[in-house]
Amino acid sequence: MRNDSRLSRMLHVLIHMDRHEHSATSEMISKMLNTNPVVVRRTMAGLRERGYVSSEKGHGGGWTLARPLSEITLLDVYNALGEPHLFAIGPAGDQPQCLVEQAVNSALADAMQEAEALLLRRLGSVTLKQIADEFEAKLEARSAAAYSCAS
Amino acid sequence: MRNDSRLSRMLHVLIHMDRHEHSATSEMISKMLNTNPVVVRRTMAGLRERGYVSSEKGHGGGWTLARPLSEITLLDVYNALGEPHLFAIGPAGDQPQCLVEQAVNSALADAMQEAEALLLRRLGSVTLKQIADEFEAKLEARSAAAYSCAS
DNA sequence: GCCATCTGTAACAACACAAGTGACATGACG
DNA sequence: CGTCATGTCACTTGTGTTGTTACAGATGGC
Repeated sequence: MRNDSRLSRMLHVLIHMDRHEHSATSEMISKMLNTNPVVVRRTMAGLRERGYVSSEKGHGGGWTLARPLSEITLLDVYNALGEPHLFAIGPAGDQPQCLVEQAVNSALADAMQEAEALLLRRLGSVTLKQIADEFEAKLEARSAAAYSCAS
Repeated sequence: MRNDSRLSRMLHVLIHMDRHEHSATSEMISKMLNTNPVVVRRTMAGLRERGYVSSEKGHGGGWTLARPLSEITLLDVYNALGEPHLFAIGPAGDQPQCLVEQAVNSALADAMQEAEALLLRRLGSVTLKQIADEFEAKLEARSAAAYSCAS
């Protein structure tokens, strides 16, 4: 579990959902992601709350896209996940009153904030549709019956 | 232990070492960082291997700066620590053959690489001396404020 | 030589957090 | 009502930093 892969996984799922146009159960999605249905429901809860997907219980239920991919950016998904920590490094809070530590953390925070801003700006500028289109291009390039995951 | 604070801690220590000009034992440093001497030795081992600090055993031993702060950048310290993972998020490797996952991860990796490059460039452009100078400025500003308050 | 001091490491527990898993209540069809 | 699916809780697992204890090795003073 080296990295938090929720963002990547959700992007993956959303694009697949768009391709199927049918509702997908947590179980189908979990096989798509090679994981567990509970993990899927847990992770997608945030997307539901933001209105990017909707879920229905009972017979024939499951998950459906509630918006076109062109209206969802990577940043939207990231935010829907609760804005998880981007960085693995961070400031030390061992001696909050030490001016040296403050100066160090300030310099570090500056650099990290710049990088974070760049990353979030980048995520906000890419829609899921763009990635889906890129995928289509790849698919044709391979000119294959190459599989798209579990489908 | 939310974040990896080794970089921040090492910057903190190095600046203090420069101000003291004497060798500091792991115990002194550990109190500086509000931690344990073993943690200090473990973390500073990388800095020693790169020649930024040197350590001496036995009586009167301890750690000393082996280079002026002006010749050490934040990036140097980061590298000396073994280039720990910068990001907490990352791609999912659940279905390496899935073209959708590949497209998603590629888009994500692009954005992250840009942010990483920016951050490392930023770290490489700042020397420890600059932070130390900033600290000195803060120190003076504070004592000035203290005087004005007292008056 | 002997002893106090300090580094260098190994070994292991603590802790945080994503991820995996089982159990079960709830709601929606047919 | 029975089945299928979500919603959620509680618990375990895996991984990496951090904290801690224990001990071997080197150094300098007596």
